[in-house]
Amino acid sequence: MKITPMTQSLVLHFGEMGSRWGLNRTLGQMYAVIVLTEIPLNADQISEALQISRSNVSMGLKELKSWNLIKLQHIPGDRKEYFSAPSDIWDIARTLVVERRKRELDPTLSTLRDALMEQPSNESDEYAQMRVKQMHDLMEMVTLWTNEMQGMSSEKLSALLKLGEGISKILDVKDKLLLR
Amino acid sequence: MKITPMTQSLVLHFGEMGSRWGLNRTLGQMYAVIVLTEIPLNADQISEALQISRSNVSMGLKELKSWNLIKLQHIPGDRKEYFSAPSDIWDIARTLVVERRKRELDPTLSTLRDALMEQPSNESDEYAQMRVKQMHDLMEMVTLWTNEMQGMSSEKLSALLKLGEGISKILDVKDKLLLR
DNA sequence: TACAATTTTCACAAATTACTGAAAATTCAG
DNA sequence: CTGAATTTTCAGTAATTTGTGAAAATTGTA
Repeated sequence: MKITPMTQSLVLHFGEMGSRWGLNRTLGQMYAVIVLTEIPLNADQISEALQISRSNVSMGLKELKSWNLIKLQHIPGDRKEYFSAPSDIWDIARTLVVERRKRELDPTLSTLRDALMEQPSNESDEYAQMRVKQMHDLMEMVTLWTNEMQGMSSEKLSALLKLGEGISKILDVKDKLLLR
Repeated sequence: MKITPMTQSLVLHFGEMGSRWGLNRTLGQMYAVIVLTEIPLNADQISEALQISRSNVSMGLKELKSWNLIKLQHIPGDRKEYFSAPSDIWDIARTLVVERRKRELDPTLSTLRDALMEQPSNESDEYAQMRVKQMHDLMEMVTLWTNEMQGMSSEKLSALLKLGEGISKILDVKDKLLLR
């Protein structure tokens, strides 16, 4: 499969960005080509489009599967496996946020909890524990939010994000509001 | 400077996590020790606490400065530079979000804009452009939010995050609300 | 200004991570 | 059940990233 110059440059960019996203260059490129292509792709097509080895594609797909970012499909009369990205971009965003939280926050939250269980041995431990408590509480709130997000429809999510500047205003009157 | 076992284990954990955060192991460890220690630290103390070379500390501090995560201070009668983290954890969180956006979203936003300016050469480009438009719009909304966040006081930010599950409820009645 | 203290830079070395081809494992049509 | 098609695994290598010590640059005080 050959890709157009436009896709090509987007793929390269997402490759660069991939590394800033806990993924890596190849994973970024692979996902870009999958997202930007309307029809589902098989591993050979991805391998050809990005000029990387078939085995590298296999490993990349495995990783993308573990992120829940791709959907596997079969095409009648073809034994190959075909992959595509969710058609709803909000779906992708939601998944990305939830999966990143799993990888970036959850393990830390658990370590912070452990540290809070310990008996501080001196004042410097006491200070550390105080900071740990603050981090813990903050991260727990973020976790609540991402959970909330997980159950939200794309429409609702979009509406929430569109609030943008409005969010401050809403906060100011939220108490009135929540009294129902 | 020696560190207690509790700090030690937290430092190690943040080291592990550092790599999942666009930072790296050493940067994560360095920031952990700075955040968890009440008094400002100088480079030699960090070097000793983490058992890494003085030059590595220097490079790490440079990076932490570029993230706006540390404050430089001078102690009277001492020529060394001392560093500490903001005392307000919300400050740190806000900075982290804003800086990550700069690194993870802004460059992509600009590439997406470029792609949207181009003339699609065929239907597959048209499809790609449609997806690019969706991504662009979404990322722009996220940018709006982080900008909003930047200007929010810690109290307000905390109140917003505490909403947690309430956010859905609020959305449902927001129209009523915004009429004032 | 001179110079000792301190920080930064940088070329190289060490460590880690990513990629490949070949071989093994799996899948499924006949 | 067989075997060709397809996918996955994995050991070795390549590429990238990170860490070090020595030297250069900067800073501030006497």
